[in-house]
Amino acid sequence: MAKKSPRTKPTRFNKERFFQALGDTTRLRLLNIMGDQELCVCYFVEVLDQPQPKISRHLAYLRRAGIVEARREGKWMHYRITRPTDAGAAQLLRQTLAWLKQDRVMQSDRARLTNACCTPTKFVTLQSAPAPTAVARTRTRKAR
Amino acid sequence: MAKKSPRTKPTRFNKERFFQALGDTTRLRLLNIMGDQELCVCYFVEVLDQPQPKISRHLAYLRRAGIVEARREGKWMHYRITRPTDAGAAQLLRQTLAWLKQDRVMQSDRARLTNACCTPTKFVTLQSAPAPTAVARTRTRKAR
DNA sequence: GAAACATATACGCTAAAGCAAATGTATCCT
DNA sequence: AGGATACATTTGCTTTAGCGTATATGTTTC
Repeated sequence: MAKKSPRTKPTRFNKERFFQALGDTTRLRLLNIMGDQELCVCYFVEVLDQPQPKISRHLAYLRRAGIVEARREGKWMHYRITRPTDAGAAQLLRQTLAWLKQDRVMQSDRARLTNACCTPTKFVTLQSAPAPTAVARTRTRKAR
Repeated sequence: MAKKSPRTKPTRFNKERFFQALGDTTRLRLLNIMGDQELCVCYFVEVLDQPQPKISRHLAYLRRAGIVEARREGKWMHYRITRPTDAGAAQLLRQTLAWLKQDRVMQSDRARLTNACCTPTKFVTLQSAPAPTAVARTRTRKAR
C-alpha cells in the first residue's frame, strides 16, 4: 500500500494564500530586498529597522505561502525567493518583483542593503554576518 | 491655506490593498465571472449562490481597491473590471485573470454564468434582470 | 405616495492578522 | 560546561476581515 504519491504533494496551489502573502508592505519590502540573493535575517532587521521577531514572523508567513525558502548555515538562516510550484504564480511573482523596483521606498531599501553589504562593520548587528550571495536564477540565465 | 491639490489625486497606488483585494476566493470568483462583461449583482448572487449582502460587500471591497467600477442603470447596479491607474497593477491584474481561467472552479463558475444568461427564465432571481453586455476593452479591441 | 424591487450598509459576532515583549532553541566559542 | 549569538516561537493584546441577519437607501411602478 502506501501509494507513493498519487497526489500527495501537489495539494493544489493556494491562490488565496499567495495573494494574501503579498498583501502586506513589510513582506513586499522583504521580497524586494531579497531579489536574486540569499540573505540572512540580520540583514532584513538592519535594512528595515524593525524588531527581529516581526521580521521572522513575516518570513515564516512567506515560507508557508511557498514564496521563499530557508537554508540553515550554522547559526544563520538564509532566506531566498523561490519559484512557486504553480507556473502562473511564478510568473506573477516575477512581475511583482519587477514592479516593486519602480517604487521609491523599495529603491531606498535596496540602497540601504547595498550600503550594509559594503560596509558591514558600520553596523553593529552585522559585524560577523555572512555576506549575501547571489542565488542561481531558476531558468533565467543559462539554465541553472 | 487649504492648498487646492498639490497632489490631491495621485495619492499613489496602494499595492498592499491591491494584493489584499485579490487575497480572497470569493473576490477572485467575482472577478473571474466578470471577465470582459458588465454584470449586475443578481448574476453574481445566482452564479456563486451566496447571500446578496456578502456579494455586495466584496464588490465594494474591489471597488475601493480600484479594481472594479460600478454603473447604475435604473434599479440595477452593473459592475465591470476596470484598468487600475497603476500600469504595473494593470498588467498583474490581466495576468491574474488569465491565470484564473485555468482553474476548475473558475471554469465551472463561467459555465454556470453562461447557462444563466441563456435561460434566465429558469432562475427566479433573474426573471427581469438585464442581460450582461460586453465591455469595451481598454485599448485592446478597436479602442472604445 | 405606497408597495415592490435591487442593492447597500449597519450591527453583532467570530476568527485571523499584526504587533511588542518575553521566552525557547540551536549553534558557536572558549 | 557555560556564556554569547542568531533566530524562532509563545503570549497577551489590539485591529481588521469576513459572515449572517436585519435594516436602510434609491428606483420603478401603480
